[in-house]
Amino acid sequence: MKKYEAISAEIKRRIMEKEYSTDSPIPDEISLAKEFACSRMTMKKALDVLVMEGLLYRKRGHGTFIVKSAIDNKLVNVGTGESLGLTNLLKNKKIESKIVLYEVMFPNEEVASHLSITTKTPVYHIVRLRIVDGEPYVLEDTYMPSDLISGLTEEILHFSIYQYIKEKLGLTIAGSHRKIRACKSNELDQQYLNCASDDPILEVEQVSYLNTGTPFEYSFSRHRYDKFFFTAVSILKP
Amino acid sequence: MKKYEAISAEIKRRIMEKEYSTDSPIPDEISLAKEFACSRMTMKKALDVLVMEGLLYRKRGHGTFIVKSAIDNKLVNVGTGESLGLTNLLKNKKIESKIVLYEVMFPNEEVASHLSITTKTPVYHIVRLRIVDGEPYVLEDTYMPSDLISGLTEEILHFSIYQYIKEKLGLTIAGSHRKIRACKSNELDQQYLNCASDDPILEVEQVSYLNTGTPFEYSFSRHRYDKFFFTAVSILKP
DNA sequence: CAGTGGTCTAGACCACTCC
DNA sequence: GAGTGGTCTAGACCACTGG
Repeated sequence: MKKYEAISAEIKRRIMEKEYSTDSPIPDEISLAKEFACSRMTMKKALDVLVMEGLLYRKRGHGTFIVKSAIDNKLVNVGTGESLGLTNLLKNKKIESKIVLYEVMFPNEEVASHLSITTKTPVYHIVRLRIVDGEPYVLEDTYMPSDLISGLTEEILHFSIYQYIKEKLGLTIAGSHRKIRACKSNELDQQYLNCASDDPILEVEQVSYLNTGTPFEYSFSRHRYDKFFFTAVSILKP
Repeated sequence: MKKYEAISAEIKRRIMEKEYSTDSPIPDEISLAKEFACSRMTMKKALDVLVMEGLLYRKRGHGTFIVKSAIDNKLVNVGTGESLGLTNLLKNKKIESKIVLYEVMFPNEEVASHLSITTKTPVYHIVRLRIVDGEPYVLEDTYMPSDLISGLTEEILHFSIYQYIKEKLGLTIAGSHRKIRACKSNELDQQYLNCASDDPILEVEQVSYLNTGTPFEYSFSRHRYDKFFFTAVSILKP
């Protein structure tokens, strides 16, 4: 365990257990560094983690304060650090996948540009219905370069593509860029998500990339509006 | 200008102007530190900024790489660092506000808990329709403790509450926690946003807090589905 | 092995706030 | 002036990668 992570976890525990008052600042960085026997830079890095999570806020010249709304609403640890993929997000649920479409094709201009490839590079085109605890949840429309994500089988599609990429292909997923919007449901949504024609859809458009910077996935996840919301933490610069 | 910000901006410029190849790593941290006449820690901090924006990715033992999908799709600088408030987001547009409701009331349990106050603390309850370039855009339902955000007038509501908080009250807005979801439109939405009964709504539920950690706003922003999408960058830890 | 990024140190000075 | 966080330094050692 890295030192700053251990310290960060301990401070977080103290905040959650209300061992620090929310009306006055927590101890200053130098005192905390002394207590945890580390340098001030390391202490700062430990606190940075909690600032990023929206749990702490610093006031220059004053001190470091607890964000009251965070502790009350337990909203921490969402946003930029979370894992990708339903399989990771819902570890305790039973997830099934129904394969609606599975083909290899040449991408159109739009798909190609998001994947940083040409329209001559073949891609997998996969449409999967993800079913959580027996209920239809999200319809995923995914494009992946077939030379990059090689060896896909229906068996993998029934489980987790991300896990295959990480564990079998040995690739490292670095992050993603997303757009979240509301839209009307189309016939495909209604058919597979079992929703009414006036039920809205929460759509997440996403480009995911590997730790080489290469995009490996361009996808549209269409969620039932009653099964999903997206959370985010914004930290403004002073 | 802080040194690391200046360096960060210069590196970003080089990436955008394609002065670095996307197929090989950018120069290593030590070389860059030498070039910019700074310590390696400062160089690292400058690169951290771009990693956070999803523009760069580091591979330990290999080097630092450009995220291809970021440069292609110009998706940078969205996510956790953006300013709050429509007035900031759409600086070049003409924004009008129609006040639908403006009252002082005692909050219910839910509102009170999100604002970390009791149900005995009076709050402003404001419903505003925001109109951008003549088109209805978003219906905002906002609660703010009236003792904290004092002296609100209809004139301010017609312009920007956030600007008033920052410039007139001298308070500093630190950040916010958000939930984004799709929902069906209700009669109020249809009336003010001029949308059809089967038009979906993109709702952003938000708790914003000051740099003291005190929540000052609990709000629901109901956006026309064809006028708004939310963007986010996820950076996963290795 | 050399080269990369990741962590950590022990200090320094600066910017800001309050008294 | 005293106390806070913000930046920056010049190193050190570690973890991981490739040849």
